Amino acid sequence: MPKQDRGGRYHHGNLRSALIQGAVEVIAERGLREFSLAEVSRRIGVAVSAPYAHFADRDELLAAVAVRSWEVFYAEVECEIAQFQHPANRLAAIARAYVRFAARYRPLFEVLNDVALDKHLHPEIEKAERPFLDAFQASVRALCNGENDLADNMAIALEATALGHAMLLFYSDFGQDQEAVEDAAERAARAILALIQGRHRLGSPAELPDGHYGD
Amino acid sequence: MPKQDRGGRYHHGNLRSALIQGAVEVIAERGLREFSLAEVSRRIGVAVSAPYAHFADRDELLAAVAVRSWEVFYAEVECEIAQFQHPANRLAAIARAYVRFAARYRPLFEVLNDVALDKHLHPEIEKAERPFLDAFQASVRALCNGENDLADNMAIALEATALGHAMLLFYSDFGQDQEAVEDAAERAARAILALIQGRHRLGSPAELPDGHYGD
DNA sequence: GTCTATACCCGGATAGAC
DNA sequence: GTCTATCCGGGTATAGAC
Repeated sequence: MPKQDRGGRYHHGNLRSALIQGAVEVIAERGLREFSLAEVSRRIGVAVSAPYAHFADRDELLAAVAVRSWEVFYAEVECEIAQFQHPANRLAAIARAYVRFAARYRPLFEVLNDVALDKHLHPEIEKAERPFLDAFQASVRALCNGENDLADNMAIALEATALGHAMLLFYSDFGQDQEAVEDAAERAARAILALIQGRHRLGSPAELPDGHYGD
Repeated sequence: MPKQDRGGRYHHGNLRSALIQGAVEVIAERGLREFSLAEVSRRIGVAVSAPYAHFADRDELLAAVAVRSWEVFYAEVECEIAQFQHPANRLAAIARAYVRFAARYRPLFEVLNDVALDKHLHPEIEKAERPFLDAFQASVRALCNGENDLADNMAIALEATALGHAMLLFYSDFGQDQEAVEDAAERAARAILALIQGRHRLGSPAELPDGHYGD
């Protein structure tokens, strides 16, 4: 008996999804950069060559993970923004969902933001990304009635705010601390509203009159 | 003549700094995660075993790079904030310096934010970090006369804003585009001022009255 | 202080058997 | 569809010569 289970060969029948799921786990534990096909294969219990029957190479598996990531993310966002009408509240809700998603599905989040994965070589990813982009831009535009420059500036500032809060959460070692995640999500949401409130500053040169401390 | 230059053995005499410099270059080209001692050695033209005469392992070389990174960063920050008195302008200047530094010295920036590098094992890093932390917190406190909760919330939101703008710059492929860097730095500075202006929102629950679009 | 040589591990990828 | 076997390249780290 060379192998314990079943004493011999084992055909998954659905190795493809097992690979995607396994990839998510490996990335969760070792990070995107240290992810390897070999490790996934080992964990699932198949030969290191088995994945090549389903994916041309490492990147193609990652692209499949990326598509799933966008789907999961958008599902969360959709659920959060449905609770609000006001575009500012919707944008705050998106930021909240963004930070929560980053924390709860960190591996998926990493894949989502992976630059190395060339989207032009994997059009499926761009397609999976679109629903979120549309929802986000709709809210930004609604807030900027027709002022296109402002909308562009705001979109970037808002994105940076959510991304920054997610990264900060990563840089602190929060472990499994659910509370820390919710705190960060709430802080991100409030920062979004603060930014929206002061948004007219986004279009004018940075400096305030210097040399005094009043506002 | 087994080797071309000098026909034989070559003693750097200052391999230590050559290694640090080489590490910076390798990280610049391949990223922090793909950085390896072997590649640095090859590039400098020494044996792969040579670094071990100066650093116990890979992490110890990285720690030395981290110390240099904080020094370079703080020098830039110091120069930028000297131009302003108003704490808001100083904080905007810090954000500007932060984004510029991230873009111009990306490898150093990556090392600065590396979580894997345990600071408790490398106290030199914490020490090199302190001057920046002091300058930053002094400006935040000056802006929040005595309101400590507000100061804490603001510090996090400001940090997230600068970090987010730097990461966004990385995620777009800006190449060597000097203009894109300056744009991002200016956007970050303006976002800081917008955030400061709307800062009282940072302390209260996120939602605005929903269902209408006015402010 | 730096070299050569070596041992060892890990990853990507392919050929050919079953 | 999955296996075994194999090749190749890259990394860390050490021992011992010079």
